[in-house]
Amino acid sequence: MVKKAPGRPRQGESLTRERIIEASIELLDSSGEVGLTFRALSERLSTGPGAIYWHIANKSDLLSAACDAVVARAMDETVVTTPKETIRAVALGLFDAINEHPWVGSAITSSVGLSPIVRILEPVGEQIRALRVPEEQQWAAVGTLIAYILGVSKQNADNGQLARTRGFDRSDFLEAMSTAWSKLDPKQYPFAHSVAGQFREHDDRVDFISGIDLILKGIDSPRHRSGPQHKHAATLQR
Amino acid sequence: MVKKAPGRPRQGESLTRERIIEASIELLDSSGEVGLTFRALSERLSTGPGAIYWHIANKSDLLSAACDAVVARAMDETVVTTPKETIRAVALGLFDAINEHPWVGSAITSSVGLSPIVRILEPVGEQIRALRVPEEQQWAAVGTLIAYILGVSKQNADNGQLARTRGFDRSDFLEAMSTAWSKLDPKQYPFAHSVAGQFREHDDRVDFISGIDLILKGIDSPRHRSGPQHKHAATLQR
DNA sequence: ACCTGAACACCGTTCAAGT
DNA sequence: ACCTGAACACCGTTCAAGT
Repeated sequence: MVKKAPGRPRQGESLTRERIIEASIELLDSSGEVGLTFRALSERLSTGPGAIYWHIANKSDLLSAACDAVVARAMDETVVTTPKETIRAVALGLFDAINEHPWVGSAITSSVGLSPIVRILEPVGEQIRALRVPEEQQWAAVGTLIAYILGVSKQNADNGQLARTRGFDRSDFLEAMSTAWSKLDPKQYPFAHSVAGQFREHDDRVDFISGIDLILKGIDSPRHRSGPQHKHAATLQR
Repeated sequence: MVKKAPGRPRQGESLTRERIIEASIELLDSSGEVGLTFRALSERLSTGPGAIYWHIANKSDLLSAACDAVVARAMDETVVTTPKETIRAVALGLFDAINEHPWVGSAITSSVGLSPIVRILEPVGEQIRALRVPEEQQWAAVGTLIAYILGVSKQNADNGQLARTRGFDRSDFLEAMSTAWSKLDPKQYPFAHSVAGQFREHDDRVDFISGIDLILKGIDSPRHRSGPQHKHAATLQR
């Protein structure tokens, strides 16, 4: 009798790493980080909690894998055009992906493999090269961009999460925050008081892209290109 | 008999909100977010887990309060000089505080009260006014700065955490990451491969301040001051 | 008013036992 | 090789009972 190759029993019915990750993403999207439990997951996959451990090392491995899958998808979808437009597209793609899957924000840093970071590094770096940024300044440029993109996207997603937790949508949240600020004592909090109106009207996504443009402008500017300037040595010392 | 005013029994021996928060900060610093449990906390305070609930609503309240205390301290310590130097000082103060207390990074956004955000908003906003940024652009400037400061500081602290978790220090971490990148296939990951060397040498704190300077430069620049430009309408649509 | 600590309803993870 | 599900050592939170 010929022994069948192991694995692959009955076409996709079986428990695979991919199926587990897919189910985890659904669970994370619908009920957040607290919603991802091995019990809920195994119920959704009609199996026992122990079965999952055959395919996945532990919860943090699971979270990393789910995060990597989302980032990979977002990067695959970005359209490559001119260097600056492409960087904007990568940035917005991540911003939207993290906004849609807020749990990705916290998972992305602790992702064990280097995969999610490299997935972002590569397309951004390629465009920075295309912009003819001198070799020795390439990391500074890419590092600032990635830190900004991930940092601000996370911030934004957290705010959305916070709003949803309290049961209202983003504009209600802005409204509430803004009126809270305008009610602060103008003597003690003059700025918060005066900026409340602008805060109510602002759009995080537009602000995000303005920041990207600001950084891109800085990368282009001749003064920046002339190399590091060590201007603020005093400020920098701990 | 004169009834004593309630509270204050035996000089600071009693369980107070402050003592609980102080102990929480110590616990968070020494063993991270997972280290803060009501059991560990009550043991440290030689009381029962239930006692804490008399002073604190729940765990998220506790985390917010601890976070607010750290932010307040950092802001109190910043020295006010010229507008731009002051903004740099605020930024670095937060960067260092979050680096030293990495759990603050994740707690700061979900902080229920508006207190931690307003604590940062106010000094930054004051300096933006001092820089004579037109009223209608003040939020954009302050919003970008705060998003950058918190976002990048969190990123940085997460990286430090990650390194510590794996049992080595920051420079070992850079070393390991850098050699991992340089071992990647240059055909598939040309940029990661080529930038590995610069990554090894970079200093997050210096990069952080460069980013702040970049943004401050952008805020100053006349083109930015001339108002929003809606250049990338196509990119922005979802 | 404040504190105690057992009890409840959960977790992630392990592991002998099955197929 | 892969899956089962009970068991273990934890959690946050509650609440009757004490002082």
